Amino acid sequence: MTAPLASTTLSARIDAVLAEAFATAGLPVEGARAARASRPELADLQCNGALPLAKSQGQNPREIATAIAAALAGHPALDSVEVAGPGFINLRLSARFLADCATAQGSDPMMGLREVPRRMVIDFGGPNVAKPLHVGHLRSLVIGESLRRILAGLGHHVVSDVHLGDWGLQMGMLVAEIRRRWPELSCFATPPRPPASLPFDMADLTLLYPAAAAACREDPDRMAEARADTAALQSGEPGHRMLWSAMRALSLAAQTRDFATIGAHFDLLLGESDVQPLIPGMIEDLVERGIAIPSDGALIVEVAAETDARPMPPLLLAKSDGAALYATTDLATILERVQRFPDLAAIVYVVDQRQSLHFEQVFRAAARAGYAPGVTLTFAGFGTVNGPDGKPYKTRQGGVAQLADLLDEAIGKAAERLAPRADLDDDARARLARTIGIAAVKFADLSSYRTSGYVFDPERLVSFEGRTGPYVQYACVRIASILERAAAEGHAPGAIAVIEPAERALVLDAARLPDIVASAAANLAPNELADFVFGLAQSFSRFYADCPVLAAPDPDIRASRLALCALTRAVLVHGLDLLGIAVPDRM
RNA sequence: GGACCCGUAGCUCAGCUGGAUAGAGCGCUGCCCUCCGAAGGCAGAGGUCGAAGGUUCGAAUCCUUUCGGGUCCGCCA
Repeated sequence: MTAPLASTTLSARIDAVLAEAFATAGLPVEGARAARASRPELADLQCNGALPLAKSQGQNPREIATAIAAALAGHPALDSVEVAGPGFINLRLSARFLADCATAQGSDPMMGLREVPRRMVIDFGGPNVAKPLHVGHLRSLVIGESLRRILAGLGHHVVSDVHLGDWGLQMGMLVAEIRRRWPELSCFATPPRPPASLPFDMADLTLLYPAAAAACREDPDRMAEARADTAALQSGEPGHRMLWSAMRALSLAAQTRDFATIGAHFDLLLGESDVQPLIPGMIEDLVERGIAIPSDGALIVEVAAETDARPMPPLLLAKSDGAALYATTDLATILERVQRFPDLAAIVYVVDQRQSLHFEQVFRAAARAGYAPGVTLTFAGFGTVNGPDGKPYKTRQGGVAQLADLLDEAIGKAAERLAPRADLDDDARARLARTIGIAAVKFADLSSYRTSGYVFDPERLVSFEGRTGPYVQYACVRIASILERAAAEGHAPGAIAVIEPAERALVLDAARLPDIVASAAANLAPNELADFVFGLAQSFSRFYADCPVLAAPDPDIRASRLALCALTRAVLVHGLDLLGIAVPDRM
């Protein structure tokens, strides 16, 4: 969905060298790409491009590889070129070339990689009014925020929208429940007046919804009442609107606090309610054009295609009583976004995987209606957070686990660990605990692939050792500490020389950042980036153990290693930033 | 009934368009702080990649079948 604008990355430079060699050998250049060597003791990079050419060229793959290797021989970027196994071309990069790349990356971690800018809306978060954020929202918020940063970092004009669930039957249920409990509220009087204050707070409100939903499930009369209130709200009855507006503000305030804690940024705080004015006209348009058709009293849009391998049920646009449904709202939201952003090129939905069929229907309906010409609609579903039983996570009490509680637990655990530290005042300690605790939770969530669900394990989410956010933060902090000491002793970073194996590994690893970011963007998969930062932090830890920096054998090596430290830190900090994870000065 | 996703080490998970000896973390065993921060490093044990076929020079990866788990399927969102 994106195209590179410019790149002077290590891989791009080597690919160009390979392409030239392929051409010299009279071969098509499609396979002229280098990958990380699967056996680092044999090579830095390997090219497998000779193998698939065997058939079309009618030659033994080793012969093809040998021809390519001959064309590569003596290139200044390469120290050695060897053909191995069935036809792998093993490349050892020259120290000079590596130093060049590392130096370039020192001033720009992304090595100039940008993409042709496009306007994108990214839709994530999606909390419902009156429901607190729970652990299920973690994935949407954390993945969505990271994708927002990754896409923006590549130069795209990204707009994030939280898409509140603030419309529909749930709101009617709440109104009905509240009227039963507080009939004296001024919004129920005639004429209705906005309530000066509400008799409930957010904590009460979060209990009202499950109570109302349970009542409606058990009692058809209560359900009928909720439907009537929903209809009244949607038709604009003033008292209903007043109460609705107050509830919405109350829960949005609480949710905004959670967004701030977890570091999710929203450019727009729009919701389902904001597109309701567009719906009557949209339905009229769809009916007039014959796209929406009556079926059993309801209004549907057929979205099945003849080429479908699987059945595609129609999209239900309006119920038999005329009321709109969430598919209607989601379709109208596309219209709204296209109107708001004339240059819109893509909408990315970071939504629960279970809604994939629903969005497929909405996307097809939008295509049939021509509502989003030239706009790529992408469903980036994520898996559910499960309990040990493999089903969506519930607390021991049977309720959902609140996100704020999980974050508090992680922050508390970090604070505990920092408690003995005398060098921090209370305020600094609290801020640091927050930075570390949040990093632990976010990194753990970002580590698994977007679509796979994972088992919710608080122990793992708030762990600080091993493959965790704090481990990567720790690497950054140690580097900062070395650089500080060096500066105090009057030593500055200097020209990079790649000598030791650990130095080579570090430079090769760091240089992958732009490739990883591009891939993470293309696949909408922040876990690739999480994997990368952890691997680079590991490479640094090995370098740190093997190669003394301040106590290096001579001043040139010390200057080079200081530059490598600075480079590594810049790349790690940039990668973590794209994941939405901050780095403290000390920890 | 129909469709989609998943099944990889004791546990939790990676594994990018098929490529050499399938990885990480946790847990377990043993080393390493008079040496730049041990939230660390090194070494080790642990896998018929659910099963069976097929495509291919080559399969955890692609196709078919099968078993097991999860999810969704017009008047909730």
